[in-house]
Amino acid sequence: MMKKTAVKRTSSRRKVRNLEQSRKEILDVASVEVFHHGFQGVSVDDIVMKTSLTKGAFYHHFPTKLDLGYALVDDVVKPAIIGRWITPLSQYPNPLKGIVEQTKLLLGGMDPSQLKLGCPLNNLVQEMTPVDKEFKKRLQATLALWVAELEVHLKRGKKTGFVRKDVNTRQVALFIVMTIEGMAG
Amino acid sequence: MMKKTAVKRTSSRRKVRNLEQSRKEILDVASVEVFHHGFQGVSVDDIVMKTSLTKGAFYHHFPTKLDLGYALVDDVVKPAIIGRWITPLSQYPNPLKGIVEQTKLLLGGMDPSQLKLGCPLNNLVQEMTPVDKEFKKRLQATLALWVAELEVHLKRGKKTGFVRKDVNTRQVALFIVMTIEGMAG
DNA sequence: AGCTTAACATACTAAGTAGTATATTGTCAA
DNA sequence: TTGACAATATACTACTTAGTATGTTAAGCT
Repeated sequence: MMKKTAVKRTSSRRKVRNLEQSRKEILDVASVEVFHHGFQGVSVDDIVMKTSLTKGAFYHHFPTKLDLGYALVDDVVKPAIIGRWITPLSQYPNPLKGIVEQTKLLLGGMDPSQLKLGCPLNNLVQEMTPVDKEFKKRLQATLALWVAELEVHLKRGKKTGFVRKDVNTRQVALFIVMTIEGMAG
Repeated sequence: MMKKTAVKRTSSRRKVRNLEQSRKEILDVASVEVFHHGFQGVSVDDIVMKTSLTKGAFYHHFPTKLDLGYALVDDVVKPAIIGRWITPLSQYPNPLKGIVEQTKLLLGGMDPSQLKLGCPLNNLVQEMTPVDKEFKKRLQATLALWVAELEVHLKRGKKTGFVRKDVNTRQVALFIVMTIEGMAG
């Protein structure tokens, strides 16, 4: 067998191929750069240069720069929002307390680098909405998902008595998201 | 002699020169474009093309594109904020009512084109803060001015009894601005 | 009038930019 | 083992970009 026939490892990097991993690497680098300089402030060359890959790989994964942007929304921002603002709420019997605690945790003492994960959504919304309709659609969908999931927890709070029955959960959820987004600035 | 051999006036526009007016024209066009596509999404060529002037004029007024950005903050955004969110408050004996009314007016029924004047500040903050320190300074100064001026009116409200004595005017002013910025998205 | 200078205009450049064409190489099925 | 194709690399192109160099003209001063 001799699977790899002693292929000189030297110092040059070994070139293992892995579709998903490469895609993830691109997305990771891109998210950092974009959340740092904005979508239009970052070039494809910038991104690939900070990657272990090249332009060929990039365009193998994303047909266009805009498609990278879409992927950033769907595969990075959206999961980050859910993971940071929604999922943790399940651990609190009282969703209101959960929201407050989570807000303190994510916007409070943390260093600004961590803080930057609540408002990238807003950043992208503001920057890209006029530029591209598809972008707008996906960003608003993400925002809507956030509000909807928040509402789920608020309704749960109604059942368990932590939230008054007469509050409009939709309005409140919207207000909370709005305020969080406002605070991030 | 024979300077230009019948230099035809034709329909071509007469070239009156006016420093301030030219500067204003550039700023006006630039503000529309920038608030539409973002600062990095707009090129100097884009701007001058929508102007009756040319690149030479542009660089006569602004040594660099960033300087145009600074001027946008100082000479367009800042006056707009003051004019729309602060000055009108003087007409209300009760500043709280003034704030509510003004918010309704500016964020309520209006068409989105008018609405776009409250959040450009936020847009620019989000987009430019990581890009350029000077930009950040000026934008935050504008934001601080907004908060400070709001606080003035809140303090006035304390004296006239419309605002409870025990509220922290600074905190409240900050919260109001924050919320307004959040709503604009 | 004529000179000077500020207020522009025109033409250009060097450095980026997204995207393409094509070559190379790992990996896996047969 | 060997094709075959997917995954990646390299080199290039057409175009845009901020900025510059330099030419031209309106307007005030004398």
